[in-house]
Amino acid sequence: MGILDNAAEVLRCFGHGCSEVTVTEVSNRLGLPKASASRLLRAMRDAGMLETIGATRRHRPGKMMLDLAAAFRQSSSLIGRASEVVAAAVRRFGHTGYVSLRDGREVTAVADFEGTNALRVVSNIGRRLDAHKSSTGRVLLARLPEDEVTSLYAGDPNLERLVAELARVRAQGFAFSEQESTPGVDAVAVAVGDPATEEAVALCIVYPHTQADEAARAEMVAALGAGGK
Amino acid sequence: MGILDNAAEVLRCFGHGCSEVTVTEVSNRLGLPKASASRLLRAMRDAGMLETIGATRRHRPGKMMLDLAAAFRQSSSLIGRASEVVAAAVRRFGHTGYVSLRDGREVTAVADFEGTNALRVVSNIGRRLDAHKSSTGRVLLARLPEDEVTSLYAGDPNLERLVAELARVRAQGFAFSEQESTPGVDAVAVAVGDPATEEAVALCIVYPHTQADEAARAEMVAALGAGGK
DNA sequence: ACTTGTGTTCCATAAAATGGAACTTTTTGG
DNA sequence: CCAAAAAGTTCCATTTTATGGAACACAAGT
Repeated sequence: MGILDNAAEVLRCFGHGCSEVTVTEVSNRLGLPKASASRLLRAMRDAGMLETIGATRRHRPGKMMLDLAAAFRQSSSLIGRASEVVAAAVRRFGHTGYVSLRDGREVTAVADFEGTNALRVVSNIGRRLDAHKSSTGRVLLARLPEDEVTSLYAGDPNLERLVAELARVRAQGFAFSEQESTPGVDAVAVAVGDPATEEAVALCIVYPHTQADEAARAEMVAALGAGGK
Repeated sequence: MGILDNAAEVLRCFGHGCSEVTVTEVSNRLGLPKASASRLLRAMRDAGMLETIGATRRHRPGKMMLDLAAAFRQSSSLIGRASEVVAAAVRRFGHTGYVSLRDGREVTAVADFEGTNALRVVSNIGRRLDAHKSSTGRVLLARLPEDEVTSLYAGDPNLERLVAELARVRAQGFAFSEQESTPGVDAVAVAVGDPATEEAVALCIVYPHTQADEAARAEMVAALGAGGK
């Protein structure tokens, strides 16, 4: 081990909905002695990676992380171009939209654009979803060769069904979901990739289940696809 | 020194518009031997703090940082409430809006809401501005007691002018700027704080210089102020 | 093939992180 | 309001890790 790995582990604690940590929590989650956890958090605080919340003993990521997320977005021109396309689609349809990225078996939104309709889905940037259980995830998984999907989901009992579903997504060029992650919410997603950097992002529109028929969905897919397949 | 401090320094490289780094850059900027820089970047890569861009030798922040930024936003209910107010104002006026945070002498946007007007300011999240040179920065500085401002800007030749300006901001309850950071762009900003956590955020609306008279500005200030002073 | 700029590996030394225990502070509950 | 428990910090000898110089690889341009 090294302090850097432990620091990274601490930061990873923030990955799944947990937005603050304490010494004891770190001690438990990383299996470190209290002493080490205490020193670790202090070192990270001194370095600016963490900050305490008000006068409490709870820690959250430092403000620095806001810049890092911004740098990440800037480092990829793909994200920028995708954001423009989604923003235009959001203005046109009034529904909320996202640009998302896959990381292993999960997807995260990197940019969000809240819709203008009275009934709209509230944006939820940073929420991690299972890739196989969301339209953005499936449309990104569908870009992988089949054997990579197989090894990524090795041992999963539903692998066959997933592979078949991905084939369908690949054939039709988009993915959609009906009330899958959130009740009453449907979504359509399209993926674009940059062969040079092997990056790929998903463009996605989210809308109330009751507010779009098949024709409207096709229009949204077309609007998202306008950025170049 | 310790590896953690150096890692934090590397991450800080991303703070001011730079969105990728190389071994040599790190070696130069931190004054480290090439060997150390090389090992440092590799350790950070292994830990997930950095990732290489495509097949190149350039590094950017790891995807993890997107989660950290999200955790930061979630950890503060103040940011959430401010976002709602700004989002509502953006829908009403059609201009772009921000929620910003001060960090020392700089301000950064933590959330942005792109406007719907044909002529609108494009949002620019993560861009750092000098606090004393922006409406969001001044409205946040105005919340500090005068002696803190004095020590924060100790030695600055324009300190007196700044203190006077902040007094004006404090008296009128909002700050504005005309074509200050960006030509042709005006902004109004209001600050809210949580006395319990000592946090404060700025709510801001950005609009084309030619598109708002004094009355319209007052309306926007009122809309932003609706979140509670 | 040769130079130049860039990144990696190797090594002994110097500096750090580590975990147990003692100690301090804060929170909880009676 | 006080006592007990929980949470966090500091101390210290030991072990592990980081460090920087130099030699070694690798790429691109001359």
